Amino acid sequence: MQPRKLFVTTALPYANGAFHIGHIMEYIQADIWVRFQRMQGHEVHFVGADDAHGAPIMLAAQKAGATPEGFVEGIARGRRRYLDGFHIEYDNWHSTHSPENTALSQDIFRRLKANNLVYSKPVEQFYDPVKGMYLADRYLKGECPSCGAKDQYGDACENCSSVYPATALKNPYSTLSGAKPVLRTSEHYFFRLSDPDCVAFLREWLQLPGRLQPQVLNKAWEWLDGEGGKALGDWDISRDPPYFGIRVPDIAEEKYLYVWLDAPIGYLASLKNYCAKKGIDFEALLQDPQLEQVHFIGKDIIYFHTLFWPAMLKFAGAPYKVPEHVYVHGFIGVSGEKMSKSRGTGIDPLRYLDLGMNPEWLRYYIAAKLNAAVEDIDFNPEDFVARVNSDLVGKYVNIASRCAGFLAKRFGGKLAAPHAANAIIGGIQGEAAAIGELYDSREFGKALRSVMHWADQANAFVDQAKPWDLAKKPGAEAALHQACSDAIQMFRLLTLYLKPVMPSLAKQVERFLGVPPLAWRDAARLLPAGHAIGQYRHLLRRVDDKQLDALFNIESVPQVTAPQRHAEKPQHAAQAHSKEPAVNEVTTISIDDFGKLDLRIAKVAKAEQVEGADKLLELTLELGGAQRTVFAGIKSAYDPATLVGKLVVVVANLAPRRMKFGVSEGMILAASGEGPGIFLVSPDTGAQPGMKVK
RNA sequence: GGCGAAUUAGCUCAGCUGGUUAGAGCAGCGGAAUCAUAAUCCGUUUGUCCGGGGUUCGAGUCCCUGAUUCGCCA
Repeated sequence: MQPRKLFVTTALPYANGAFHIGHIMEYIQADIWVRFQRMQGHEVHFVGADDAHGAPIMLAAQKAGATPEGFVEGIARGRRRYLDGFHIEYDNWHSTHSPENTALSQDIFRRLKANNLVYSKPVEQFYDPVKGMYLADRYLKGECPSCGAKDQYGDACENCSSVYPATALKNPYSTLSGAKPVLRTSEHYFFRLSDPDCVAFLREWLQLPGRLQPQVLNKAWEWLDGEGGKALGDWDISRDPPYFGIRVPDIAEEKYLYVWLDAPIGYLASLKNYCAKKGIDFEALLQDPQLEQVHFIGKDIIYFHTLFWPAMLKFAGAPYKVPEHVYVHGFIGVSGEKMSKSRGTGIDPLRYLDLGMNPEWLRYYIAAKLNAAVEDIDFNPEDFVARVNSDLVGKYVNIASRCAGFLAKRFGGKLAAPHAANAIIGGIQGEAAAIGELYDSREFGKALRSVMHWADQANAFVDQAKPWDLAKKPGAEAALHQACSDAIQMFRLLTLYLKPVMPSLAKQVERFLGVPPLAWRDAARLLPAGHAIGQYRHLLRRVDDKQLDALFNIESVPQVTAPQRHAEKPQHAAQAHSKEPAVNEVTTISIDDFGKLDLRIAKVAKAEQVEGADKLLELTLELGGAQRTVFAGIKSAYDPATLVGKLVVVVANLAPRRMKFGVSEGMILAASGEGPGIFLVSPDTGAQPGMKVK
């Protein structure tokens, strides 16, 4: 096979917050792919970096009382723990706030300008006179020009979903200072994305078979082919001070490159920084016709990576090259909910590690759910436990565990010659190409299903051979030796196939088997007669339900600000609106919306203190035949003893929620206000448990 | 509002260009085994393939329509 030369990146995380599970998922996906390619003997340069520039970081730093430089350095220091913790093996981790990135970004800007793809024109924007800066849409709020709803952002109304320019907002105010913004005009630089050459190039670039996933291609095509108002517009690539970024070169005036221009260039900056450390010629590497440039990204940034980025690279010219592939993945949710740090859902990766949970459980689980399509995946706690315990411990590790003892005790750990006609060994070996193909095409779920199918076969083989019977039967020594040795051969092969996903476990197995690091071609070979294996030690623990409960006990998770990408549009959905609307501001819902609520009368059958909880009581509710366990945060206001026998109103169709102390199967209605006190809602006399409230 | 995607067993998901009685893993149920971290093996149940129309000899798969969910755009 022709060895490939790969330059692989993951999307640069915005340096205004810690990693969340979505980042980790992407890194795991890319890391598995990279490890697989390396096992194939290919040359891979795998880099990442922090995306350090932009107004949000400047403001976050101000808020933290730090300089932007100091702020992003602090964030960068925190990265290592996550990457090491989840065995994500970058060759280099760098920052867009670096000399390399400054040089590369300015160079690319100059080249685009020289190619007549950059021009400037005046832009009128809101300016915050108190804060002394221009305001992006996300920092502006006001009344919707069409429906009059208050506190709407500068681009679209969440109430009537109409869209408008920020300048159309009525009574606008700055969310930074509260001041009334004023209109000001300044000169901005634009990238001429609408240039016919540019569009023609993108058409050609996009349609190369295999470059992009079909879903991504369709999306990009839609943007590219838009007509009239949807036509591809030019791209505003400069910002006025104050801004944390890279200076627009060759002009006296202080202007900065828009963060989205220098962010992807950070891929190259990290590579360049890595090349310098390794003594590799950066430009020669980039210009090597064999080099494939591959970007792993999330679906939220397709636009930038399939339009701006290739166009920038193309028209900047050599040594820059256009990407061979942009591989897009979906989002990860938890128990069917979208991830939102601001609401406290989701999984905190650091907490996962701190609880002593095995990072390879997560790697395996995520890999088992990933495919090559742009689909969201869901972290389902029960599913997680079932998959890890059953697949990894029950099936895979068990193979070694049930045979190693016999080999050690009876044969000094030495293997018999592999049985040439063993159909299962041959079968597993025969999968090398197919499983390799699945890894290469990012169909990790399918690859692992195949591995587990063969783990099933291996267990069935052991079951048929019955080493425990052979061990008791005089004269069956050879058969016992053969069976256990063959099972170990199977185990070795399965380990090889799992190695991209579970590198640390594979390393332990390599030590146990006494073999050098497994590479893909080793699937063609077997351990020879007389090969000595080491002492077997437990390779993998089962998932402990208690850890999982603790992982989802969000009460004690410190609130972390939601890291955001500095996308063109603010991600409203992810932002918490902490203020409760006053009664007269509540937006209306339809009778159908109300009908979705299944409110029921319930009788408190049991009420107990929850050990270790400072707010919760555990209630056992009776709903006309059925019983429910509900954890209610009413400890401060009610003595459990007085609750028993009381009638309450319960939301009966609320999705069950896993808490530290158990699963809560609903919630009971209670009123509370600004002051202290919680007041349960209770029905008038005569109501019976199970009755519907409507 | 326009465009697009999704909706398959209790759970997580396969089902390619329409073709035998719709599959896998997990869970469940019944048995067996006891080498192994209660792990394993054998057998087995489960489905208005989102609803409603249509095309076809034949549709989970194509068309129309509705619902729900999710994107993108305006």
